[in-house]
Amino acid sequence: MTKPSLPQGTRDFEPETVRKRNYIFNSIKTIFERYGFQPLETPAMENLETLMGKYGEEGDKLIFKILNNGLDNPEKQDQARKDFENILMGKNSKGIAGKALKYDLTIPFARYVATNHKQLTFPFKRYQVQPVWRADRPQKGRYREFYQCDADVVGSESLLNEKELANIYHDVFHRLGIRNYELKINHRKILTALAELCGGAEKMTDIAIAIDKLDKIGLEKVKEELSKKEFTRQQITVIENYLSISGTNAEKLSKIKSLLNNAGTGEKGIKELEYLVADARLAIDFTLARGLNYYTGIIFEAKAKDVLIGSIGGGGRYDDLTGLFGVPNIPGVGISFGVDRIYDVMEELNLFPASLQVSTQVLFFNLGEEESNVSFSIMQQLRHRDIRCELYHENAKFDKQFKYAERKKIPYIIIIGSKEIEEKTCTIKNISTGEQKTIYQNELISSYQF
RNA sequence: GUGGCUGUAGCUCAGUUGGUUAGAGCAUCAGAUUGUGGUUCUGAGGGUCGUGGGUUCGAAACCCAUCAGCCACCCCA
Repeated sequence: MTKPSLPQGTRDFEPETVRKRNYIFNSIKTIFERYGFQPLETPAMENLETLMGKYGEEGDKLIFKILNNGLDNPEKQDQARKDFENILMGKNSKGIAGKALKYDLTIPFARYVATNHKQLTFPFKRYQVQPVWRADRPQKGRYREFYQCDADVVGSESLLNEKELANIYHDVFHRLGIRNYELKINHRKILTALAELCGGAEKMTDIAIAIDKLDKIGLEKVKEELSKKEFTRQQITVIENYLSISGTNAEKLSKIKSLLNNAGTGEKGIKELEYLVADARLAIDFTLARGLNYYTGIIFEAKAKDVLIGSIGGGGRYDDLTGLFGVPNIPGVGISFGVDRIYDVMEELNLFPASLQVSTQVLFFNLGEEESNVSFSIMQQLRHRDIRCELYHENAKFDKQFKYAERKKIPYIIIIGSKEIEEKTCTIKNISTGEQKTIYQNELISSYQF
């Protein structure tokens, strides 16, 4: 019998970790609700064609496909063989796998909006906190199953939405105690305008991918990459000038204006940035690009500053997301929090409150059958007062019972032995200070505060 | 999908050019100690050396395959 193992890139979460993760989830959800977002959940799986082609060529490869049932049916063997041939040729075949695990929350949301848009009240603001799956090779901070926390507003072009989403970032990080972070902002239209200056709008993806790596590989390597993509020396110089723009938000804006020569495409982007950076906590970063190619307007990225970790959140505006599903003209903007990375940041900076790990507040010692019967009925009354209690499961040595309390970080123990039963009292001990006192059982039951 | 490193007790790790019965610390359990824990002392249990095959008189060590983890690339959260 070999030991069972977990599928690659998946994890079990021990109780302590679940509490910490829930603390993050609940904080984020609370803020989302505060801004009027409503919860939505979609199934773990979608029809394969709903997902295929939405994440680019690379993305398609990373979609987890689900094998159809009944492929071994002898009557359908010929068809199954043909379908499988298709797969070997690199084509999709619904006959073998018609469903897939969801890859992110945005496309299923778009599918939901496209199918329900007639019933929805716009602007529709929803948040969604669910696991997603990617058939990627696991690595530091990258898993095959992980949670995304998204909030999107669809059916509104107002920049007020961007302003609100930026404030959601601030509120969430504030609530979690993450003080030293940077909320970076850029605009896809500015990148488009840059691409137009350098060989055409269709070059935008190449430029975006290359400059996104700037802080990772440095300017020289970015230039190398660009020349591999057949940008001319002149074009690379323009991009270099673009990347070297520095200073305050206002300085950056004035420099970008002269660089882009007031070209029409970038103008809207600059205006929108100007509107948003009235909030000085936002930092314009023209090197911010973000991979997902459905973004068309403002893009965001949040980074923790005193921890060596990538982004802890990102998002942006997209025109016409549901157009992919035959419902045009529903624009939207959304943001996402990277829970696993936020977890790592908080762990490293020691930001989780210690109180998270107090589950049971009181442990009743077990001193024998008669004693434990008394303890049990008192314990039930405390439980009904919403105090979390346990009675040790058997009559064991004090040593053992103490150690159980310590390990479970239970702050108080209560001893009720024959002496206490006779006197109708109980002994309460604070495990960390060692203080103890004896009070009447009545008082404990009716009003004692731990 | 491509490349590199690693895998020994519950955990962290030793283990000599391949050589008797594979070790330590922490943890666990028992006792000193069944009405007061954290300290100390004594003792015990715990291993198919990731898995499968191969080389060898002999493999934890060498070779191949496989699985898993870590790291980098591609891409991304």
